[in-house]
Amino acid sequence: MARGSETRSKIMDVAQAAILAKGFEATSIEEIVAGSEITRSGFFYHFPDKNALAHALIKRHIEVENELFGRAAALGEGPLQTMLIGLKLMAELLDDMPNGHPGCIVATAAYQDRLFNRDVRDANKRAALGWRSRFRGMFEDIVATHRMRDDVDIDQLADMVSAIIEGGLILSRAVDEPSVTAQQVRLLQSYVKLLFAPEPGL
Amino acid sequence: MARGSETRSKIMDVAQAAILAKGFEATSIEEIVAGSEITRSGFFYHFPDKNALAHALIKRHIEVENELFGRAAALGEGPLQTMLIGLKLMAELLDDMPNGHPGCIVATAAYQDRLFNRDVRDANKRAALGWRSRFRGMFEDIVATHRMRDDVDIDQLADMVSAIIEGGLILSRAVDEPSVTAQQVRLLQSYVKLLFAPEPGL
DNA sequence: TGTACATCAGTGAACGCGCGTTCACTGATGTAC
DNA sequence: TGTACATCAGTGAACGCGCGTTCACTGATGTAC
Repeated sequence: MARGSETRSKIMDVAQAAILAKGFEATSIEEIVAGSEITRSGFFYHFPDKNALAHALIKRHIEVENELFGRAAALGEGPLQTMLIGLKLMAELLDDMPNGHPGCIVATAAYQDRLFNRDVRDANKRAALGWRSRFRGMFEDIVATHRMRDDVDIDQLADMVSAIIEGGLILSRAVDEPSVTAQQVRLLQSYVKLLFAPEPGL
Repeated sequence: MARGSETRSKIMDVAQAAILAKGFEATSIEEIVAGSEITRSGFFYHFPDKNALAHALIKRHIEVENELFGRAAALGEGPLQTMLIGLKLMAELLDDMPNGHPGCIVATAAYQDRLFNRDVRDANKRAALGWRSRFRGMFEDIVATHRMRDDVDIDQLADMVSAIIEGGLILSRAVDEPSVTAQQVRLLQSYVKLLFAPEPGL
């Protein structure tokens, strides 16, 4: 890794930690550069403006999450088990790094709409739609081989994964209990089990 | 209503709409006073600072939601039905005013932590804990009279109501589909049904 | 192998602007006697 | 019933400060000949 890209990824690491802890707007460039051992202008050498940083963080995060669900697919036998394992892995990840999960960036972006330019909002939207289609694919495979106990829409079910994670993160911050997010993901796991598992207690 | 408190609640209405649309930080006092037909200083006559406005909005919102669940309790016969009706009412409310639901204020507060002072964060936390205890009470009544198909924690189940609403709101903004939040609430309804209903398709 | 030039990865100081907040002042309404 | 005073509900101008952004400049590394 060349000298420049080391600095760049250090900026991103520092910025991500700060943004997850207190939001995008509340994280100043001054603070980011202090943590990165660089000057303000050094920051602007790597990113044309603050929005470009947000954009880069979203892109990087998508890659990380893709990799996680790739691993889940390798572990599970059959679509239902893969889904349940994926949720379990996600819950464990959230237990390990309670507010470090990069998904929050989506939430931040969604809630501070006007602070971001069109580019960032579009990247955010594409990310959310990407997760929808990934999970829809997984649920379609499940539906093909399992009876569904209640008649619900597959797209909406796919969205529930993102919704429960984002909502869990918010609630966990509001009540200041880091474990909340992982607990919510496990409840979603329980729902999926009840919806599709052939016998109680698979 | 005296002359002063009319102005005050108009400020709150205008501010709430703007905050729900674009977040707290992104909503300037200038903008609020323009919509309220008042001057900047008029705002500071009614609220000592911007945080006091947030605090007032949270308090008002709690009263509104209390009233909604009061109505649900009156309509349902038995705890399970009351819960399902409550969720149905909530979904309908969210369909009517997709991003108008005041719950977002909690989310905003949770995600912009450092922008608020301790008072506001505490009010936010008390609100979230209040919902937890309300829904826990309802779920306890259900558990007392129904068999639970999967062994889940009642507190966590209670939290799921808030989590799914907040997460739904965020996702709905991210993908720009207002209907998402209500859909997610209906999925939660489906989960509660599967967990507790004696026969499929109650 | 040495030299000239270009690019990379920054530095440091200054600017400008929005935005929350303050403060001295004011017209209208309410109250005491 | 009229007058004096207090409170309510604001106005208008100014301040200060943080923060994103710009811009001219610079030392180190890489490349061509």
